[in-house]
Amino acid sequence: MTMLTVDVGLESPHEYTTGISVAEIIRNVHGKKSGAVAATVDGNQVDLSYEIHSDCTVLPIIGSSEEGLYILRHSCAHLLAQAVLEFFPDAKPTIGPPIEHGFYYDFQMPAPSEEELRAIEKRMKELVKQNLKVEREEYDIETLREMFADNQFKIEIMDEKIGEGSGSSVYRQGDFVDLCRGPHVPSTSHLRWFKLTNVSTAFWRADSSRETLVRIYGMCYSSKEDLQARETLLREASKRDHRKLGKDLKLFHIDEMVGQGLILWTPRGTVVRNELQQFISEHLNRQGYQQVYTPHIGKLDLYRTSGHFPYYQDSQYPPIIERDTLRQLSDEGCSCGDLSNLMSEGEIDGYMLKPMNCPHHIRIYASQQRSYRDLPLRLAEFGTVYRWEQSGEISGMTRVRGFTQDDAHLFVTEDQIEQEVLGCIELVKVIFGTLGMDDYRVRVGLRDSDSDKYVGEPERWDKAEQACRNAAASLGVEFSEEPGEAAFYGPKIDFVVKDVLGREWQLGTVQVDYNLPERFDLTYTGSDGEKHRPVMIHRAPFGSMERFCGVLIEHFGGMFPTWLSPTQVHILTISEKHIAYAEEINMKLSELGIRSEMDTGDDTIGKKLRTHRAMRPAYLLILGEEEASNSTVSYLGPDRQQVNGVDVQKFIDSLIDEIQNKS
RNA sequence: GCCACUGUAGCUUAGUUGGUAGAGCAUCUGAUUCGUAAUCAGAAGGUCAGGAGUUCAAAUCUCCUCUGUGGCUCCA
Repeated sequence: MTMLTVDVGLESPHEYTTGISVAEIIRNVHGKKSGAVAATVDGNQVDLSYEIHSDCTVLPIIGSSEEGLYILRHSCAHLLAQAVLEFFPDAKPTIGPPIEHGFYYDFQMPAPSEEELRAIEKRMKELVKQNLKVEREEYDIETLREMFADNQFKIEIMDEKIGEGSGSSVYRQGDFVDLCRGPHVPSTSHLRWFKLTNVSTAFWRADSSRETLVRIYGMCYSSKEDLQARETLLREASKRDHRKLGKDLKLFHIDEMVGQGLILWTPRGTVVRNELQQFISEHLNRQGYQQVYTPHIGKLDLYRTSGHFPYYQDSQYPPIIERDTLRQLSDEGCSCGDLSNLMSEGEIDGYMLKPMNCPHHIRIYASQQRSYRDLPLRLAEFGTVYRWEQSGEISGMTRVRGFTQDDAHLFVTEDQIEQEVLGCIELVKVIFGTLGMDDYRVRVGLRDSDSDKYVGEPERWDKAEQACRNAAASLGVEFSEEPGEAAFYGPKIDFVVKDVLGREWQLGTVQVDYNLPERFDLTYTGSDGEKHRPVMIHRAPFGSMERFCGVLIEHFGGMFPTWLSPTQVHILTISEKHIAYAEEINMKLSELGIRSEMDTGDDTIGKKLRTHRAMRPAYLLILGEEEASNSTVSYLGPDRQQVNGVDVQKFIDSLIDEIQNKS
């Protein structure tokens, strides 16, 4: 019997007889309760049943590790398919991969109802209790074709992924068999902590012209605690849903009659937006930006020059045509198709709702001669743009058809790119910091060296990419480089922020652009007296006010910090004897620019507290006999702890302090 | 845009196999003037998302449109 030398990750290797399974090795090294769900042999993932026949390195994959969770979730997808097939024998399983937090499996089948979903879940739990062995079997392709002959999806996968003459593996648990590379957990008892979450649809191969499939999603973890933590988080997230809070707290309204994806900012929401815009403006001024206003529409020709029309025609509102032109075209019997062609070819002109602010800003740049002394020229605008998002995409404030970018365009020399990109990131850092969103990262989007879709010379790209890298690095912000993620016209930086629940939100970007200055033939006079081409930087660090406010609502769960709070103080009176005192305080607060509101109605104080708490003001003042006779206030602060008998002036001073410090 | 589901008063919702809409909160009017998460009583409020159809009869069945939700796809 041959002995093998196996590196088990300890100081000295172990010796085993050939043919030993990795499960036995792991049990030998790490004990019975190793928590292993699979293993790696020389870095390759294998099942625990895998047998060793030569010297190698064997390391366990623990269920709670990232790799281990991936395997648990993958196995859980199989378990789902097994249960589904028991209820729906005609269902055709297609693919079932692990995903973040869980897994899904796509089937060709009728959509299961909520009750059926719960029944499937229950059955999965039973299958776990049965502790079915999950076994790997290998077959040649002909045999596999026979085994899955009744499932055209599996056949299609085989045709594509498995070469003629070769084979692949299947995994069997009970009477369920699935084509799969593995590895998988050794038995179903490892799959205890899962839950089916929702049913949706997807297309086979993500191709809308192919079959529609039913996708069942589930979450899966290695421990009860992790599963429960995830469930708690999801519950908390749904409580914070900005669509619900936006309605409850009267922050914004979306009206069927106005249109899909169009936000109506109600007075309370407008306060939040204005405070934010004002805050951002202060920083813009500090950083040498100049603010501008530009109209919501512009001539088609402007967007022909910029390239937005007709390239992005499908994701824009259709153009606006002048009345006389329309009349004339109509007299000539022009069809819609003709009209569209005429517009694309530039035969007729019209106006477009702006999908971007840059063309307008570029024309401001071009409105006068520029010299190197003018650069960097930084034009900022809270500019509202309109884009025709697909109807199925539109959601709350985060995916809309009309939105206001905290936009700016910087016209710079090539040497200024790095410093200006740095300035953009600095601004983001300050504002995220103020809002308590300290956890964020940036993605540096670089070009894909194999592609030729990019405009501009490679040397300039190298320089700009390095500038973005340096800027990100010099701020000590966590960043990742992502080749292939650049826009065709230049490298970019995306901001991804984590909210209090740890959810990531992609907000704004900073993008270097060589293309538009070229298209608009922008120039500046250098110190050498020659004409040079400026470089543009687009930046909208928060993306849009709509999206950003939506994220903030969820981040704060509707409980805004005092400076942002739509109403900062709600004054509640105990009885009508204290109305005069309440009015006096309300007046004082209003004069100081503090947003306060009174409830002098005849509800009991308990009822008033209940009502006003629901609106999440920063402070709830309670004014009665005690307070009126001593010139004090009692309040529930942002932490909802009660403080009694505070001198009015002291209260006001600390409130103003808090607002000014944005603390 | 595609697929599935969904839509009843401002909000949350009840409404059996088709028989002609009921409640709570909010609103308004009275009464009550009260110290910490719902004071009492009364009134008003609905072309049951919109349209067409089937039927003696439609919130309920069929079709179309619109909105919303979950996904897919897309995102300058």
